Amino acid sequence: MQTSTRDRIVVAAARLLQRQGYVGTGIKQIAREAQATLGSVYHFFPGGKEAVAVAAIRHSGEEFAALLRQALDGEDDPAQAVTSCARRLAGDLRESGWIDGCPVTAAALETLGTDSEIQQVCAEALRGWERLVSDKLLRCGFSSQDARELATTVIGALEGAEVTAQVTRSEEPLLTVGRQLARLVRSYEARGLGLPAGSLGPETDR
Amino acid sequence: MQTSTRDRIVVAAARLLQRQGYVGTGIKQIAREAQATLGSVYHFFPGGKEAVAVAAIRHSGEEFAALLRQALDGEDDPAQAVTSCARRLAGDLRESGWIDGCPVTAAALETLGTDSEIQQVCAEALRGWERLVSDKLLRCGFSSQDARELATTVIGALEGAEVTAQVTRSEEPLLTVGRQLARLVRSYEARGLGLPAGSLGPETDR
DNA sequence: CTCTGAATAGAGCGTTCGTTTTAGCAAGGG
DNA sequence: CCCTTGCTAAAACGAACGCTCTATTCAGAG
Repeated sequence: MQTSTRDRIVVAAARLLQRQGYVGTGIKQIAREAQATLGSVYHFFPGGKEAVAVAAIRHSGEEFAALLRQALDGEDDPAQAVTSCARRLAGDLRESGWIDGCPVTAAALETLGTDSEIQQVCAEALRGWERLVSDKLLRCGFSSQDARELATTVIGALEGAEVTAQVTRSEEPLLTVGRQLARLVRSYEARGLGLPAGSLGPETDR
Repeated sequence: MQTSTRDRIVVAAARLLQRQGYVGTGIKQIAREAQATLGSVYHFFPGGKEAVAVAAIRHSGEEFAALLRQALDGEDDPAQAVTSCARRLAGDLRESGWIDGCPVTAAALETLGTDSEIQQVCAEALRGWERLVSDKLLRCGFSSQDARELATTVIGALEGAEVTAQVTRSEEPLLTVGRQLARLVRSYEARGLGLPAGSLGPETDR
């Protein structure tokens, strides 16, 4: 066996949660999809469905963080880095047939009223992503507060645009928001303080 | 009887869908909450659960549109109008104990894979809200394309910030995004063309 | 009055839910 | 050899699911 049963369960659960949400995904379905049996699932996750979901969301969160980090590091200019994130998200979303959206949103919204551990894991994932954006901006010379506020905005806007893109089955919302976010970032650079040399760049829009 | 049974069903379904999503809300629960019986529900909605959800989401969409319209019309400056929306959303969200979020997001995400009519209604609601913002910007002298792109961004960002605020149980994401969106809108006004007299206003930040 | 159709009320259908329980299997140390 | 340990397999539990069905109530038209 190439991958461990536990890992297969986590990966399958992550994909199913991303597509169908928490209540919409059954334990038996997860087991079937992971080519495992119900006994195995409860063996590795005595905490039941919620424990599986927590592990799966944590996994998805780290996976998305890696994607984000890659897109951010691929561009020197922070504004272009943000549009690059949006383009990447749009492309992946289209490829999946508009169904593989944000891996935490659906599960988070469903478990808000409860005192589940799930929302806590979702909050950690969100904060982690904001941290990635914030660090990138700090490295580009943004002030601590500007970086934090922009990071909240970037992650929030991408999150919302992703939902809009899924519902309308179009890349346009994500691409548009990516452009506008870049403009917002540049509005800080214009009056920026202590920016590294050359960071204002050639102002190419693509 | 003050309100009709049908209306009670729609209102109860709308609130439950907003809080628990589509799969998480049962027909019997809707009937109980609406002080109706299962027979009444199927009498008014022969289409079953999905038909109830469609009517409920449509209702929620119009309700939210009214809130949006009110917040937008309350301010002359479009930038301040946007922050006003964010503040209003943040306040309402806090008052509800962080559970009454966007009325369409949860239901939309859960039914994406299916060919349900629900996602279509959600798309209509989103487009309607964007239209409200876009019209406001047009009235303030923005170009057609700028208004459209900004409207997509504003609605998307508010959507995402609302989710973030719910998950982290804090008004801060919504308020921050509201501020940044205002800045983005002003970045157009600064180089704006053909703005109505006085629309640049006194530049107060609150 | 009778008749009709809208509206209400709820039992019960088959299915699936999350979970528990019991049994079976292969590997390894005594 | 036995016996523990880690893991798999499957049957079964009570509860809840969406939905169908029949029975009942009630208002207004003829």
